[in-house]
Amino acid sequence: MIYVAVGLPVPQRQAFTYSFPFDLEPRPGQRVWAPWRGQYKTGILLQVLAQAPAEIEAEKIRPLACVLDVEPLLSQELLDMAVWAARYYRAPIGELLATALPPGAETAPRVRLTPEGARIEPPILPAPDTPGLFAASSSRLRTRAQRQGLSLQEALAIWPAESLQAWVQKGWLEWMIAPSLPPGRQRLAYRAGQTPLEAESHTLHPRRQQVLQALQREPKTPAQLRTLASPSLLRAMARDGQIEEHAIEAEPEPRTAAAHLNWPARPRVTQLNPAQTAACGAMTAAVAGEIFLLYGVTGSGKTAVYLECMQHYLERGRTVLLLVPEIGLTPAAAADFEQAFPGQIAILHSGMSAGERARNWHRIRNGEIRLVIGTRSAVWAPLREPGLVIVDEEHDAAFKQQESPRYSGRDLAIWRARRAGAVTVLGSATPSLETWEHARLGRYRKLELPERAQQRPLPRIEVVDMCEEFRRRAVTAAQPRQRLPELILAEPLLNAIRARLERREQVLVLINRRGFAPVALCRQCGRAVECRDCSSAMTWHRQAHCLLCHLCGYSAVPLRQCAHCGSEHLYYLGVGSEKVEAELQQQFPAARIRRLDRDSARSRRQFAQVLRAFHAGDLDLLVGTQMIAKGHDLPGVTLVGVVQADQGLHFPDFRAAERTFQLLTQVAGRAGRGEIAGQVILQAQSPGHYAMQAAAAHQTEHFYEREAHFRRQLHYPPFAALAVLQLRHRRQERAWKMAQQLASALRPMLAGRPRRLLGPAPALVARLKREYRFQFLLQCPSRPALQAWLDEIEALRPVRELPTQSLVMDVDPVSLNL
DNA sequence: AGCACGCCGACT
DNA sequence: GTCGGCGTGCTC
Repeated sequence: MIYVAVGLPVPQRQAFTYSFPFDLEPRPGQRVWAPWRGQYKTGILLQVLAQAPAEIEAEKIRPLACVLDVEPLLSQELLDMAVWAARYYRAPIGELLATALPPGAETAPRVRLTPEGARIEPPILPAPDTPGLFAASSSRLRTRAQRQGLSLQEALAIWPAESLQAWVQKGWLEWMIAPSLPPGRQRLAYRAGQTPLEAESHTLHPRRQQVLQALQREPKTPAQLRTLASPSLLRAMARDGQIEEHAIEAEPEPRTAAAHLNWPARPRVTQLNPAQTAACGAMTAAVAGEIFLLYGVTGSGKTAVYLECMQHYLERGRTVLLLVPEIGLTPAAAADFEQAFPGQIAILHSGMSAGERARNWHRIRNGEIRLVIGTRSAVWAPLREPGLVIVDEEHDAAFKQQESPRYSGRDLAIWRARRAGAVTVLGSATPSLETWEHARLGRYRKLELPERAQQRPLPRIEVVDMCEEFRRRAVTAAQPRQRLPELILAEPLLNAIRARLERREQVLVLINRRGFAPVALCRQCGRAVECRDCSSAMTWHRQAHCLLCHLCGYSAVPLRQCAHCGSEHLYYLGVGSEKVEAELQQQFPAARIRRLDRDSARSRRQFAQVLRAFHAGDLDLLVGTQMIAKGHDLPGVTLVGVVQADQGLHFPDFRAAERTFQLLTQVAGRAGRGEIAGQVILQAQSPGHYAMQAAAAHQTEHFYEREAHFRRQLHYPPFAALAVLQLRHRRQERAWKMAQQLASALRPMLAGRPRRLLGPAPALVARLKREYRFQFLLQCPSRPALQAWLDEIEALRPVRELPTQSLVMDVDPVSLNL
């Protein structure tokens, strides 16, 4: 007997074993129909096993009901990546497979009797009076089997699984799931029958002959045939085998991203400067498996290098994958790629319908499309053996999925490229410290673009000390004790904005916090208005007239009185994007100002609309959160201001400085991309912090040296591998108890090994969505060492020691505050 | 995810 | 004395 390991769509880490009772060769990547607790599920055949695993009792193992694909749906490459990722990230294999599969691949299939199958003698369908068949449906069984098809369950009640399997192979039966086409996106159409006998066609009714004539070239829908034949005639002809039902796609051409976002392409830059040419030369002459860090300052023209390099690989018949953090945020770049490779490119983004995604998936798989651009899930695109894999803005935290399955799109891209013998390019102006360290050690080859395109200078950056500004105002205030108005925008920034607006130049103001005021504080009892379900302060959104929890989305009506002490002295404190917008509008009443954050730009389309208006010069000033900082090419912007530039530094996370440095450098990079030199003003309470100083002086390498020093001392990446284990429960004492139990199991594992364990401690957000969270931090000197430890932990058998249901594992966490 | 098994409050 | 709440654990 042959056994197979099957990945099933359940939130479980392991695969399941089934026997394979068919006279077929099992092929990994095929979909299978597996019995599951009295029902069935669609699974993916992962591996053929020589024998059943010893730890599973033989009587538990059941035979598969069916194999649903002749050709495997997933390639061995993607299967291996899913299996690897499931182990590495301790994620459910089914969830990873679901990411790799086209939408609709998991829905229950139906089987249809093909015209050929209907002609077989003796009939493969049992006579209607066969005992055991449901009497009501049996009379129309044949018609149903030919038209809507039978559910797999129904088919299995009629035929043994083996015959079903064999008949599908013979073409007498067919699965109705075209894996690329979820139902509802298909249109019924007819095509000419497979064997319209010449002799027979003469004796046909003239009307039927006309229909056949019309279908000679291509299938047509009943609507298209309406003038020729009624639907009932078409059904009769299908019954007689003269024509066949044939599903066609409802929307044949997926919309392009540019059409989706209504964004025009820029003229393509074909003249590369020497640094760009050198980078491109190295990348096109690379050895299989080589990894590059394309380290190019903001505005240095990385996109032009990508385009050139992509073209090279496409022309050599290879396929290309480009991962970006968020497509919606850079519609201009998406439009550029589409213009450069019209019709050869699939842009995968979350705003796409299931049908569009499924069609794209299939076009990629069958080789029609050889260039894919997408966010982290695009790393699963069914490209054949990519030759070039690019991860743009590789430092971006968006590449790590923050929910199960918690994989890193960037790291899987590197894995996949290595496996396929492809060249990897990691591009960034502010690489992650990990990538920087790999480059320093020579594991990645660093290619530099040290200058902006067209010799444009990097902007001048100045840091305004807000404490100094406060003191100055306090001294000049008429009465020293008088309560000063909130200091949001200081003189240097206000003056600079005024000057730029007068010269009709454009200004960008970053405030990385949405809402009007982030805290509602009671002056009498000192308590903040907290979310009902989380331990987090609620943000006042003035425009939406509500208090909003930014962690779970819970909203409440703003209070007049404190819920705890009844005092009427509720103060709304702190600065958010709405308040900065209001302040700017008050200071510059004539300016055309718009705000861009998750609240003002609800949809991709709205976002693109505002950005486009700004791009076109219909706006003077754009204020917004980090979504305005990333990657945009806005030639009109000469001034960038940042309110509370050091806000992220107070975050208790080992990446706080790195993040702040990256954000500031990125947003500064928006200034001075046109003909006029750029200027950047950072407002900060701690202007002396090295992240601030380094960003201001464009001293990237200095920052990395400094940061690396701390990381090494504190055993943080890239000098260690981390995992966070979090225990969650609705009842605080349950969560704490489980954490204690796990702690007592974890501590003995430290003995004599270079392992470190922090915790259990409450998570930064101790309660989220009604669940209390306690966490551990695991530190190991290397990734393999960490994996070995995680293996030991997962091997803890008595369930009390490892409460799998309440335990969340985050391997290579991007932040310690899950 | 679903679904069964198991200990504590309102009913015949 | 039972019926049923969801809290917990398992599924090849």
